[in-house]
Amino acid sequence: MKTKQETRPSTSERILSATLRLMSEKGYKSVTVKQIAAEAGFSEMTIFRTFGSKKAILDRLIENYLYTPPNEKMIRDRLTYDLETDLLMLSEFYHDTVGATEQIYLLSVMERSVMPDLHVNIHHNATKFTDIVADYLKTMQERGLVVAGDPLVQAATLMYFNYGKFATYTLIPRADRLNNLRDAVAVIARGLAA
Amino acid sequence: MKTKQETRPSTSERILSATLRLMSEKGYKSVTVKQIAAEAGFSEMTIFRTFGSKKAILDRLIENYLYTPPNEKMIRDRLTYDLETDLLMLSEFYHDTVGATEQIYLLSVMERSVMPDLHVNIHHNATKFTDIVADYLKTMQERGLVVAGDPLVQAATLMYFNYGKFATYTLIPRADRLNNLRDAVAVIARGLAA
DNA sequence: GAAGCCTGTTAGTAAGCAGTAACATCGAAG
DNA sequence: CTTCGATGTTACTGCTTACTAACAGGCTTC
Repeated sequence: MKTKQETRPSTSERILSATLRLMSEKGYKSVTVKQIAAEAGFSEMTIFRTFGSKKAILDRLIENYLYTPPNEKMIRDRLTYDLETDLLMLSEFYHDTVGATEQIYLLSVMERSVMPDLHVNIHHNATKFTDIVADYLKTMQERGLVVAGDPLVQAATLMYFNYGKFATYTLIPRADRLNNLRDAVAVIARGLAA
Repeated sequence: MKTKQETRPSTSERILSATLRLMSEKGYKSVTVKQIAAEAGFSEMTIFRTFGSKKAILDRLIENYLYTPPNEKMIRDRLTYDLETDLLMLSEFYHDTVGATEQIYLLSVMERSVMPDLHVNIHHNATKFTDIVADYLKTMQERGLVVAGDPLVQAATLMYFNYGKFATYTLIPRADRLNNLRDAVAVIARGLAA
């Protein structure tokens, strides 16, 4: 009996992931096509045959990222309207989804002057996430479960914390990732509880 | 009567600041010596005569930064042992001092694979700052003014928030800087108060 | 006004890198 | 077995860029 077919990544997929790996570390200019070829396990010529130019690889990477929209509905469905539970769920969701794009994030930071679109897009996603949290907190205020105050500022307090944590473990690989997330979120939840 | 002499920045200072400005935006490799010369208002030759090589400019920049130690004592002296007041003071101090090194921070992020020392050093300073906050919170716990819990996790909650805010306004120039800092810190202080 | 220092100009070298052309090889599918 | 597509090899072009050499001008200081 055959085991399930392992779909080996295609040539272009291997080139793309190799490029992302390298460029998220060193940036666009510092990575040579020769290095990409070595990392992907192909010759230089195959790279040019597949993508035409170095720039085209980067463009494809960004394109792939941009066409992966976030799913807001899934977040709202999971709300329990218990403050601490929800804030933890929201934080975990943030790290799960945003955390899957660490390399793209690094790339967007390093190349932000060359490709501001990507960087702005990522920031925009974060803003949207904060808005969702603010909506939630506004509802909780109306239910008398959260203290008065600008819900956007309250949401930003949580999200700046999460972003700070994300940026830290993304930039410092050996840094704690989600250790103590529950305890930290509990502090913020306590500060927001009515 | 002479007005106070305006000490014009020296040649090397002008080159250094121009280099930092450019490299914090585009990174080391993407900045050419020609661009540095234009930004500093000199010819290319003057750059090489002053520093010898492009790399030497970068080395000097880092050296200058590394020999500017932070002052812990100044922080401790300002403590009032009113939780919210102190957490706000600590946060403002963080933004004032770390904020003065935004460009170096950006450079350290972009060139972290080439010069890990700088990046590690900056992270180390942040860790030290967090330790100071943790010390403070431990004292406050002993005085019965802060809830039980690992002081390091409590301190990290505040500092991740501050770092997230710092990284945001550093990477997104138009983002709010210290707007609403007081309100956000108040949330965290409330979450930590006994 | 002479000496010396700082800076500019011009011309050039050497190296690294993106990208191309032409031909060879190998494996799979018919 | 043959054909074809994907990949490798080699050799090359052209551009950019770090860096140097040699010489000239100008400003300060004595």
